[in-house]
Amino acid sequence: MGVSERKARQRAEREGHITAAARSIAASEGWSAVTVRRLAAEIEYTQPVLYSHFENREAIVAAVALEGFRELAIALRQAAQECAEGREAARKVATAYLAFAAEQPALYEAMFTMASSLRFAQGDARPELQDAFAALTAVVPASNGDVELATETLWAALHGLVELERSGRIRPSARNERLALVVDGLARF
Amino acid sequence: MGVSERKARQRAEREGHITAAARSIAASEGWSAVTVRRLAAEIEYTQPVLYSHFENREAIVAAVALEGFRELAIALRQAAQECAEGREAARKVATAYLAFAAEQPALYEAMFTMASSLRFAQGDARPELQDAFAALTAVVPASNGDVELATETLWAALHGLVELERSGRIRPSARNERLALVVDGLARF
DNA sequence: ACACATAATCTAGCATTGCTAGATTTTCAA
DNA sequence: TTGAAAATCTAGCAATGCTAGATTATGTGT
Repeated sequence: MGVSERKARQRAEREGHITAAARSIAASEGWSAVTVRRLAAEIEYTQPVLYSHFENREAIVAAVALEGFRELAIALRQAAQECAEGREAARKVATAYLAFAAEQPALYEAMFTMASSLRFAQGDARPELQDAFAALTAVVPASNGDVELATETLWAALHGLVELERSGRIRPSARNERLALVVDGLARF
Repeated sequence: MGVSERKARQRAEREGHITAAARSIAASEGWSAVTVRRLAAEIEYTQPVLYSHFENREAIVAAVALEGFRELAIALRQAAQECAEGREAARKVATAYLAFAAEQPALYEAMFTMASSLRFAQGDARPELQDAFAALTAVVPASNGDVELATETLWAALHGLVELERSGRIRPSARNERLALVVDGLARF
């Protein structure tokens, strides 16, 4: 009776195709081009099939966002490991954060602007989000009081830099200087 | 020949009704409830009339966003004047910034998340945006190097705090502590 | 007061979207 | 082979942004 296993595997595979297609279209043409019809055509099934995988369009975006959080956590951890020393590690991680957002703007948009159902201050926190948060915590020194507080603040500053630069409201040329200010000001040792 | 003046005045008045209706509906039901049909019904005209005022729906959002920037600038200036001393002034202004966003979330959303055509790093900067930026610059001390750089960074940090709190990703209860960290870290004297 | 050109407004509709009820086909076990 | 259940499709609804072309109102010149 390996039939149901095969079916489950095929279903999971198809679900992967859906999110991959969504991500790919969003990356090249923006999220407004990611329509349910377009996704259906991409995976060569009809629309109702998508709704057997996801409750609605936003759930597809949220699935992509979760992928993004997993990858962000990995990228931050990698950056942190490159260099053990405190402040330099913080700088590397912050740089990696900005690079992640800059290299995959549509993905970052899904994570922070579109997936409005993904919160994690409350109890219904998704592990992916907590994990990415933990990756940031790692470079915030415990020396200076509340670590969670410092992490939240650093995250907010980095996110603000990403958003204002993406919307063209701060000078892209000054990115590194701003980053230095943030790291020196908020990740002090 | 005061006829054309009267017509222009009535047109301007009607345009004000449109943005006011958009703002009001957005505040109470969210921007997704702000449809062109709904706005047309609200001002008791048909849809094409709206398109004689604004190029498209986004232009209506942008008009509301500009109102928001004007009001933000006023609110920040007011907060700065309450207290002349350096660091305390910065704290007041930062608090005012967060309060503005918290009290009018839909307006803030229009300003930063929706009005994608409103940028001001480039040359096509709208004066309203520059003015709000200037209100923030006022509390950043010129002592420590590049003032524009410091202002951009402070703005980004405040914006990040707003966004992450609005999306439920940082604890609302720790707002004041985070704000203190940002002010102490980025608006140093 | 009246005719007429122009400006203002409306009617009606298109194409697209997210989503779904119900028909139809496929699958697999008895 | 058959028949129930699972998987998939067809076809359509209601809502949206936007617009062409018909219609009405307005102000001017006679």
